[in-house]
Amino acid sequence: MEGQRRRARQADVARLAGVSQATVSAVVNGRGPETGIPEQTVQRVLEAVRQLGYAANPAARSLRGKRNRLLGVHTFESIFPVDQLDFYHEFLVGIEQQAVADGYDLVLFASTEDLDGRRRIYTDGMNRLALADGSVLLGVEPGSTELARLAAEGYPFVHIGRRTVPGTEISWVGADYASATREVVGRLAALGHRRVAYVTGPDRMEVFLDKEAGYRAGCADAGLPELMYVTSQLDPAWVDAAHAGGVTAVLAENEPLARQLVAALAERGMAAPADMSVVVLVTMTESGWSSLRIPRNEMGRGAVKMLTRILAGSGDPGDQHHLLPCGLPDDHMIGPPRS
Amino acid sequence: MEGQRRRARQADVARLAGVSQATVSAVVNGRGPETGIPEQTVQRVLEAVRQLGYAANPAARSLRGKRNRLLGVHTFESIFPVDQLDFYHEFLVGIEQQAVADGYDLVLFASTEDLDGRRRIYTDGMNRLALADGSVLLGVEPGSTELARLAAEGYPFVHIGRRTVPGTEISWVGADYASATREVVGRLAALGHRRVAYVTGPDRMEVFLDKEAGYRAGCADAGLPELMYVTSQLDPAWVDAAHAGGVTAVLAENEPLARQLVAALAERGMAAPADMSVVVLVTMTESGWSSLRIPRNEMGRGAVKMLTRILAGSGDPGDQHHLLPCGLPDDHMIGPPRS
DNA sequence: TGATACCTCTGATTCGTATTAGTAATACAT
DNA sequence: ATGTATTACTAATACGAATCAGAGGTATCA
Repeated sequence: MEGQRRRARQADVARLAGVSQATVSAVVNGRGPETGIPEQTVQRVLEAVRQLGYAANPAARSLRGKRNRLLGVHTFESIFPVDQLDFYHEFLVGIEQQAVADGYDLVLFASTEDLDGRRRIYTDGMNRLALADGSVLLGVEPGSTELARLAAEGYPFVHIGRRTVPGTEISWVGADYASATREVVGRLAALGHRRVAYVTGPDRMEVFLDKEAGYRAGCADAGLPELMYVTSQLDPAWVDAAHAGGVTAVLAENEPLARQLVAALAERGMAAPADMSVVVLVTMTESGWSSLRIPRNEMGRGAVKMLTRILAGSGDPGDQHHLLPCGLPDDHMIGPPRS
Repeated sequence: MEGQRRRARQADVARLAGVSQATVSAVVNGRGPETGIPEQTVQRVLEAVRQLGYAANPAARSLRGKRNRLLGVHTFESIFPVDQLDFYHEFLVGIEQQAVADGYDLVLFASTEDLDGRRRIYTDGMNRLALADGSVLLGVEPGSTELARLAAEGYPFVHIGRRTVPGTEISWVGADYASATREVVGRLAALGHRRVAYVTGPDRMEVFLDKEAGYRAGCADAGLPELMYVTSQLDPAWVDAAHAGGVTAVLAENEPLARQLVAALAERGMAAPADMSVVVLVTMTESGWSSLRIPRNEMGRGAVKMLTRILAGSGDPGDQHHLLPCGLPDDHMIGPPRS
């Protein structure tokens, strides 16, 4: 009926309550007592607020340098993917839980997507993230200039996943792939495996390096040789070669590689874990494989916790790191080596 | 290293380039040609922008623009549920897609959760939603006073799922359960079923009424008797009774009911669809059942589209409705009646 | 009585950007 | 010489909220 009524602002509330805009500001920010505004006036103002449905304009507040109790979530791809490989969901569960606990609302940055479906932090030379008090960054992103710039600006953010950018301090929450991988190698060694291969794709990023380091450490612990293969092509020929080389267990960096491996084994009439133990380091769904459990929920929660701590001003903004333990794999596809 | 260098603003750029702030604004917004600023000056300004790492302040920009390009998403429970019955996910996919398309960011209201895990729109009599330009409301919610108040305030919102509140105009996007249910009854009748039962739980809300109406219409179309059961207890005794009454097909309102039914059938040595066709009207996952396909993605998209249209000022804010067709069930658990 | 303190507010200013109205300088036409 | 157009800008203002420096008024004290 009333149609396009403008959003109420403090001036409207002030008029209705018969006070000045400054008084309204004091009241709605709870500085009533402190500023010596009597209870009666406070109530009058709040009543006007209620009648008009007033809520502070976040843009105006942050322009003035105030907090909005908004945390940003920036992903470098769509948050809610169309396919079922729902990489982000578990992280978001954790993020949401902690945001609820800390009384923050979340801003999902969707407006910054360009035509290729990639999302940038800076679009048209403007940092839309600044609307939120701070942000959680999430996803695999190749370029680091945006991160460096964001850090240089002093914008508070926490990256999910270990991330280093030379010359820049970046806060992150990561999963301790290194220790977990190391332990997995140890477990395989304890089962009697003497040759454990590690297969990874051609991409090189922090997380991959961690696992690689863990693998090397595990081999060193158990006195095993390092057998590292960088490939994206695990065919039956590879299986033959591995078999000939005495390999009885394989750590596969990701699920596609593991799937290729299992297919290749099948083609040679072999199966896991009877003929070959197979451990996947990163899976989307954690079903059916012996895989590390990435503590996604805890990482999401931890990132928000770290961010709110940064916002509260305790701790240096750009130099906090938190490594969470990975769960170790189930035994589906792990067994002792074939004699 | 450089420490707390303040973010550059247009005034800084202007000083460096030897022009006025207004000129900088024109240049960075690409209104250079149109405003008749010569190429040389444009380049000088852009060079200064580069040197200072200037990025527009979104707060100031949206303050000026009176809209902040934020759409709210309010759910009456946690958005990302811990269990895998992820009711909201598909809706959110659609919401996000359309938000991307329309250049909006999303605010997930998480701060308003009370101790029982319920989320209210109004806390302390204040409307937190008002920080977004408009909101999409999502979820099953019993109370309608909050909705009525929101509508009365003239706040722009769209409800996902048909919703009526007496004396209030509410915009919504819904699924056409009525037509789909009617068609399902028709299909069963065409297969030869003469007695199709409809089983629903004790809750009564708009969506349930729709399906009920569809069922009645379908029965009327085919000249079948209406056999409606309101219960939350589908035990073997019920199966016996139904069987004795000649029922050969059952529409179950929800998945738990359907699961009970199948279990009860099994206990009597029967199976679907051989002994009884079973159609579920609302499922969470749509797997394994013959169920209606709720067009969740389309509903999410449609809601955002409707909302942005409302915000653009075309169309009455509070009186838009959009009914989307449901997909009809697969044949997993539908068959001809046992002779 | 005058000074001082307190109470309850208000006016004016600020944040950074977009826009409108307008200015100064030159060119050209009459 | 005067008027009009064009070019290339700038000054001023508005957006909404927060904050600082008071302004009036009353109460208290010396």
